[in-house]
Amino acid sequence: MPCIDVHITDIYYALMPELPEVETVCLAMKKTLPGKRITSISTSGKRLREPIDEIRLNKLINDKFIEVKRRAKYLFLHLASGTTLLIHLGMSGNLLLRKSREKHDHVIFHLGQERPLVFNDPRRFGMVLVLEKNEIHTCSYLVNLGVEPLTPKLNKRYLMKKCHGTNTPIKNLIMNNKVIVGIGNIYANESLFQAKIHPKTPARHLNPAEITILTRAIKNVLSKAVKKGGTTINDYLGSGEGGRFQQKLSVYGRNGQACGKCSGTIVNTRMAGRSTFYCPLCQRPNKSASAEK
DNA sequence: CGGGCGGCCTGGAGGC
DNA sequence: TGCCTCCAGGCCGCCC
Repeated sequence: MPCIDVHITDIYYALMPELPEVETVCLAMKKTLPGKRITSISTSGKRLREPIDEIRLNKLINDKFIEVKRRAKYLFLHLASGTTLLIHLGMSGNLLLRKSREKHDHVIFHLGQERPLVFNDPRRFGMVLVLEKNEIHTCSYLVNLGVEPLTPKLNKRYLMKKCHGTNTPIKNLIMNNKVIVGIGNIYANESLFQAKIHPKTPARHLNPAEITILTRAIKNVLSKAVKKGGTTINDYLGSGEGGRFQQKLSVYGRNGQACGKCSGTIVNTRMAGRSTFYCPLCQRPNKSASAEK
């Protein structure tokens, strides 16, 4: 398959963690955090997507991590007291264990003699929230989340229901967190390319066969990326350098370049304020869509 | 009511 | 070389 290999550190704008990278961080934290006790906490004092609640944060001193989970692109660090740290990496965040201090370290959980747990985020689109036990079920960020793409909850029947009767372009629909979680701009583009569906296709124009193919494409693209991410877990646990997964990108960032599947050239357009890449030959507007215009 | 888009933020790239 | 502008993204919230 003539895809290009792009090392994610080579493209600054591809640094943003999508679901596979959050999953990778989650797996790394699952292996290392449980049992560790917070001895002190320091912060940069800078505002993330929400201001850091220092008072709540400081109550976590002497608390102990017991469990790590992921839902959508959120990480849940559960503590023995019943409190949960809710962490979102935004588009440039990282959560890792390292001794050294670096620029853009915003929250540092010191863990006694162990390497501290560091939340680093240059662009500060990330989030560190302290949730009391009962707040998890009412947290506005969590209540309306859609299905996890890598579970059976994302299936043909579900996607058909969501596509029914809406003119929303299919790309916007699959990026909508209330429908499917964890699909950012890169994987939305890549999934639609693999499914040979034009990103602007109104969702209601997709036929059942196309929806089946798209469902498979989303799962395929994401699970491959998770596997790639999984191979570099040790980097996350180690230096904090690198550790970004390698990903084969067929269309994202490749405008003007040759399509790997046909003689077409990848184009770039904008949808809902986002760069949208596709092959105009592989991904033709479907008949019902163009017939209406 | 649903969809589009502004705003939050930094730093890399490209233009002058 | 240095400054200035543009652009990238997730996601909430506002507005039409």
